[in-house]
Amino acid sequence: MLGDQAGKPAGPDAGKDRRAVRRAATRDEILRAAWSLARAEGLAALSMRDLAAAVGMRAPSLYQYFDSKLEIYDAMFGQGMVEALAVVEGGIDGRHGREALRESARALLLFTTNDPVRNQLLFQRTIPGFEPSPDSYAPAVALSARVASLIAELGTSDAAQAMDLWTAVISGLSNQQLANEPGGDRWIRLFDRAVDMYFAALDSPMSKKKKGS
Amino acid sequence: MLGDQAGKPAGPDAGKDRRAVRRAATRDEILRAAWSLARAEGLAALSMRDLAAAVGMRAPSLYQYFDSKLEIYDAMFGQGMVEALAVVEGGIDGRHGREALRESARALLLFTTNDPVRNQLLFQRTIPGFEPSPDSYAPAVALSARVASLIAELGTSDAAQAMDLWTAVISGLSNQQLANEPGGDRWIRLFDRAVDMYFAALDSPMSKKKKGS
DNA sequence: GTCTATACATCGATAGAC
DNA sequence: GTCTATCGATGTATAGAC
Repeated sequence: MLGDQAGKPAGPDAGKDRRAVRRAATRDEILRAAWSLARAEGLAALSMRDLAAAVGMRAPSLYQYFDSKLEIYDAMFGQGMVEALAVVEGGIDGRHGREALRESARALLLFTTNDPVRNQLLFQRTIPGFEPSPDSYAPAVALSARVASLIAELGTSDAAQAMDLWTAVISGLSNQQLANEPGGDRWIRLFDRAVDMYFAALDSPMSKKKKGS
Repeated sequence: MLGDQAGKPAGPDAGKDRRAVRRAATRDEILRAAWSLARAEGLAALSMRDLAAAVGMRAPSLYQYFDSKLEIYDAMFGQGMVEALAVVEGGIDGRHGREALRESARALLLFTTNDPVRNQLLFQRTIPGFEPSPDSYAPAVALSARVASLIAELGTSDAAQAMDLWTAVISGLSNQQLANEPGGDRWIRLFDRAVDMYFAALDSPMSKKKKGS
């Protein structure tokens, strides 16, 4: 089905390019099918044979595109994290200070709760042997750094602790939402309440900067 | 559930009792080995063959004591939840109001972060097909109800939301701790800060009861 | 180069002998 | 009650067809 293409009218590198493009397209098709299967059957239930069948191959052929099943998870992780980073940037969208923090978190929470399987892969450690590669983890680092920069803007006395507290609150909300009513929207009120709580804590004497910022 | 045994030396049921006792003891030995293996190799890496070897059996013999591997996870879950409930009660220990809430949560957090594998089984959903049985889940319900009763004592205007917020914060702290530095103790300061933040939010006008409580 | 057939080790689980 | 033997499924390695 996925035959190669011999028709290369031009230079000696034309075939190479075409081949690379085709390869990337097939990889993408595999990943798309992997997401679809994972959402339907569960992330851990993803099997190489089923995945291969979904793209019209047999299992061993997948190893032409990915070295192992874990590398498929890794590629999915990388894709998801790139999306998550974009979602956070979209939530910021020119805002500054506390509103930037609030809306970026709201966007991220909407993103994660919209797709439990994706959330499981990105933010829980549920696949037995899986650990993201440095390449795939890079957008996760960027995401964390972006949030940290928003926290730094606020001028709190202990930015590191403020960051820890923020991520704890947001991840706790995500847990809560996914455990109780995946897909529901009761969490939105809880979210605003939690963010208010957090900002109020920043204003408390214990964490205020010596001088007003 | 686990066979009863009264000390009656004579009658025709004496043999039955002895057998039940032996059976329960073997079950317990299997579970102890299961915890040990899970802590050493990972919860998902637990295999029936290895587990059987650890108690001097072959794999099929385990099915005399547990119907399936998932039932072993279920028994472990039940054990862990009973312990967790006891830990929370120990944290309360005659205290009342906010201090009872704070110390019970501190005890629970210490409990969970002390054993990542146990935390994974009890509070994350990481084993593919596993869902706790009603029997094993009962102590989890009791734990939740106990915390809810502590929240109710505080006299907040919206106890349900206060409960959601509390569990979100505590579970977020647990995430944070296990993701960043399992076994570390930096989280203790973060914990106290988070609890202060939560109590301050209860005192804010938005959530205060109409009259002082 | 791409894909397939085949094979292997390991998994949870079952059947039946002793 | 425990064993051996075995089943079907898994991830994956390799040899070879086209």
